[in-house]
Amino acid sequence: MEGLDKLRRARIEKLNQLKAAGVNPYPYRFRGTHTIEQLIAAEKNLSENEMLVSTAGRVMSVRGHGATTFGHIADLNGTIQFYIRKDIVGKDAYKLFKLIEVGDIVGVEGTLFRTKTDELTIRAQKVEILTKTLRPLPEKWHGLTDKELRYRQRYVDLFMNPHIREVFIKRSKLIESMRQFLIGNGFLEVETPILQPLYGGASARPFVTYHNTLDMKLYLRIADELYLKRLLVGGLERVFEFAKDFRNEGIDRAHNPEFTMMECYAAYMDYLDFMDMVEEMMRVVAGDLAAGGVVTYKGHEIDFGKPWKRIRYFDAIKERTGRDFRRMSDDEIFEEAIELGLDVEKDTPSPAILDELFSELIEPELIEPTFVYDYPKALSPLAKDHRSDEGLVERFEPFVGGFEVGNAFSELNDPIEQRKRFEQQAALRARGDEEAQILDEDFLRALEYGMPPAAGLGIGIDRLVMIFTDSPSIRDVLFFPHMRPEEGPV
RNA sequence: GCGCCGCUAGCUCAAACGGUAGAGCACCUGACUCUUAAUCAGAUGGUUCGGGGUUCGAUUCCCUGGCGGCGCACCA
Repeated sequence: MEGLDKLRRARIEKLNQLKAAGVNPYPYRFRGTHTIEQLIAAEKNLSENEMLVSTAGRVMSVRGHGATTFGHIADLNGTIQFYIRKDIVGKDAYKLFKLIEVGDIVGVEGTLFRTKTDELTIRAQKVEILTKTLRPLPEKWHGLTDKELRYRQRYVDLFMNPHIREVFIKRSKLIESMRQFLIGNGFLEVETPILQPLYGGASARPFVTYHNTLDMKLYLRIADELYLKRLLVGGLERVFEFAKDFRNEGIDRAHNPEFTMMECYAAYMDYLDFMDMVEEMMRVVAGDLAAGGVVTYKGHEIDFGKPWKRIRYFDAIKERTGRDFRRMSDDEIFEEAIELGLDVEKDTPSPAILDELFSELIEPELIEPTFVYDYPKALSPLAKDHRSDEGLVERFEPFVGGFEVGNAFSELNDPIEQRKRFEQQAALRARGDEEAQILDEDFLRALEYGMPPAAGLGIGIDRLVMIFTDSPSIRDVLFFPHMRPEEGPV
């Protein structure tokens, strides 16, 4: 840390020199006439020396030549060169300017001109320090590439690697686009509890916390499903929420302990209506984010303008394996799974075997937008029985780019059946399944007051952003992915 | 949680078989009034992730811990 300290001391020394000269290194505001992007666009209307312009940004490079200095400043959307001459700004100002260095945030005022290499440049008449920085920037040529540092110090990553900012801007736009679509379709944006006395709506292990005054355990939500459905009971016929959910599970390229899920529910609709809606929503969102609604992910062109492929769960398995698992006994399912090379135990319940088989063999191949529908009942305790096919539920999952990006069903609204499903989950839990869902008496009470027939949908926002930004890891689409604490001084 | 790989200056990276730890950029000093990875001359900068072991000697080999990446497992 000796080396870093030395670099910081040198910067603090310059800071003190600025102060000694009566300059506030952290002034309150700056009003530029243009952003850098606007300067570039406005250039054709400005002739040399004609108009005084000013703009602010971070100093990304400095090239001094005695009595002149060139450098670049960057703001959110652009980079522009500045040029400072001692004979223009004066001897004292030039000396003060020499205390400004790479990384500092400055305001530059001057006139636009083109250098002899034809680069648009601000010939500075005034340079004002707006923020003195105390740490050196990463090396200008390679920048910050170490993944650990990029994730831990995202603030540095963001200004050193402008293309990273694009990922997050796209993320924001995706959410905006989806929100507008939903609002345009009569959905009401709502907020429901993150701290829940009982967790539900998904099969996952929760984070547990504690309320001091109430002296009670609380859980961070794993889903907002059960609360949104309570709102349907309350007559809010179409609701949605962009929800941070929390699941106490492993971390990998596709999983972060906290993640964003958009859930929406619509009364009087069923899962088939929602398939159409998801198709339309993704067509609109993709149109807003990508030229022609076509996205390239891992080298695959994914066209959201085309109708999605639709295939029933057991048909998808049959298509891939040539075997009809629908008609097999539990023993046969186990034996076939072993034959297909799956790592399953003799006592693994057959729905879990199918689930495993599906995610191993089928899911990775679902690159083109695909709806898989009509799932086995055992995996879906909150979905309504299939209207005509015993043992199945009216559920579909959208797949894109080889992974599941959502989950939807015709919502189970029969309170007696729902209680039975919860009781089956309780039995699983008693046998040691920590992810089995918890019986929620208040939710059942709500259903007993009557929830209209409804469809519900959850969309994994992070994964969609990965697809739209061609990002290999969920960490690349989260500003601050979860990390173990670093040790020692930073 | 398990396996494999990595961790060297602020950043990006080197270091033959185990033999005084280096470069570029940044920083510091000096020169330089159209440069742009500015250039030129010089100087500074290290707990080689931590701890232990083997050895005359460890960045290097062994053990152990930390952090990260990738894969597996679990999930969305």
